[in-house]
Amino acid sequence: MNLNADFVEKLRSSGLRPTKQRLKICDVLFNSEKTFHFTVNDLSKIIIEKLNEKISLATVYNTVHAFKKKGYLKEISINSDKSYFDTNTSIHHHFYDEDTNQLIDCDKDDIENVNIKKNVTGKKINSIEVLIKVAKDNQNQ
Amino acid sequence: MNLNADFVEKLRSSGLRPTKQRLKICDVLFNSEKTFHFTVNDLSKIIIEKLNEKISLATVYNTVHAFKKKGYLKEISINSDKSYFDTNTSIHHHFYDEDTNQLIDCDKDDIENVNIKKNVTGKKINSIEVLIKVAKDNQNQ
DNA sequence: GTGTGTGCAAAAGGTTTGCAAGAAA
DNA sequence: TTTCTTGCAAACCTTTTGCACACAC
Repeated sequence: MNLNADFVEKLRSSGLRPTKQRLKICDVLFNSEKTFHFTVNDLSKIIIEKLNEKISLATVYNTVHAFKKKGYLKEISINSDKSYFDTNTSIHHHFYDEDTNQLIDCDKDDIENVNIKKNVTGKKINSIEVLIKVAKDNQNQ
Repeated sequence: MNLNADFVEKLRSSGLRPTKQRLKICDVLFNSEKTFHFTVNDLSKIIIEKLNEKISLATVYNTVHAFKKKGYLKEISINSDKSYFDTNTSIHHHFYDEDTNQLIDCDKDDIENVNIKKNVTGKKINSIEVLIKVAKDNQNQ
């Protein structure tokens, strides 16, 4: 459980002013015992439920993008109209349940290391993401 | 180079009526010597350029989705607001150049087989997608 | 003829932007 | 007091929908 002062420090150290809104978003995102996945809209609703208070959507977008840039959040690629974010920023992969639209973390042991043998010339690999889409057996894609 | 008659057959065999619009879209998608990536909007523009004729966006969306359902196209997951499609429907993976927003096919030899050891219980794996994001070395993500 | 497909415009949903007011440094 | 941040509404872009008309069978 992090204290407010920890978040103030965290934000300040990355050049972000510790505003009321950002601290509240930190509380929701980083004071959970488990990591989790969310869309910006989800996050906005969680804030309303948990803190009984609304933060403007634009501000939530700003903050989420700022946190992503600072490496506090990861964005996950899914065939979809919306962006998912992950509070687990370690290297890991995902199952995506197409029946329920649920995103599930892969354990380290679920998947072998992905081995890239040849990269695009002159470029650095920023990330390697594996997405495994699953569905009920009787489903036509 | 496929003939129009081939496409008529292809469509008919999968239960799609060979309409004028669908045949034109087949021509653009499947008469290229190389496979390629596109968004629906790209495709619409290519049709205008190549055939000097506009097909309604709604029809292009319908057709692309129908072709995807029949397995003639693959959809690719990228962190983005838009959907990319691929005329290469074989199992393969992608590099995504974050500098240019370009999507590049991995060769079979660029990447080792991804080995999933444990799946979500009761579900079937529909697809495994690997996306490798690359950028210039001096770029901050 | 019957059912399917097309095209248009409008609607929807997620995300971004401009700008004035407010808070942090 | 200067700079960054917030919040609102409007704008934007991609995608979907409803419906009348046209086409394939």
